[in-house]
Amino acid sequence: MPSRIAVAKELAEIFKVIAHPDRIRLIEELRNNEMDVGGLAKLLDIPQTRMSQHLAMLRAYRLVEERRDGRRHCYSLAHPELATWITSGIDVLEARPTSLNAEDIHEVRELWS
Amino acid sequence: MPSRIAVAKELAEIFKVIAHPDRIRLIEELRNNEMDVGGLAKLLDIPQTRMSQHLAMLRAYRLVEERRDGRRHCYSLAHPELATWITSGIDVLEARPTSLNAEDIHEVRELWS
DNA sequence: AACATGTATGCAAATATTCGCAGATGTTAT
DNA sequence: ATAACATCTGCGAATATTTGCATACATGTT
Repeated sequence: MPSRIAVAKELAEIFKVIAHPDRIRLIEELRNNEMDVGGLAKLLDIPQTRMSQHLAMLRAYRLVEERRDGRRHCYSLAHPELATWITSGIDVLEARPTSLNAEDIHEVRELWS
Repeated sequence: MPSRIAVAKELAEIFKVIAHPDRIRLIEELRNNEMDVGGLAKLLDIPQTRMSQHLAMLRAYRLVEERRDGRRHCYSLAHPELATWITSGIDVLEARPTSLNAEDIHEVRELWS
């Protein structure tokens, strides 16, 4: 298989893994801190079991790392540049007409940096 | 809705639009040239009707622009930085253990820049 | 040991995406 | 007008993703 096709396929997979609102937020929450599953679930206001599923997926693709502390499982980004790369996608998003208003984008850019 | 959630949702949508091997390759092919539907379809070796569907999606999200020239529809990137941003995702991809080998990644990085 | 706590996993239903095919639309040539 | 060409659209079947729920697992506490 020509390398272009292989790389495009792999990239598409990564994009798919990231392409979920919960997972994007979760990655951004991990930008600076490590956090346990329950904490993340509460932060995003989703059931713990769903958070676990998201984390399992990110773990499978080695985008996050797990550290056990007693009965808590603490997660952190395997490569913090990941969060940076995602936020830089906001620029692409901003360059298009969008349903979001400029203040929202600005506010989040502050929060996620 | 808190702005973080709105932005994450919007970002996830964009990620989803991009998260397809054909669409990633097609965007990279448009990096420097504008091209018509048939040309792109032949390049990626997929049926023209499928290429049309991909392009309709990218068009709906205003990631590409259409210019008509006689009976041909020529497409180009609405924001060429899009291609750059995608390729910079290769760095994330490279930082993880992957099924791809380093030469493939290197070769594509050359091709797509 | 029994129990509580924090996470993970398996499975099925709901939902969304992908893809091929058949037909519609618009353009140029004869 | 008819034909040929380039592309688009609608729709259904195959496939993949998301989600909730029930339950299993591991660790710490009593």
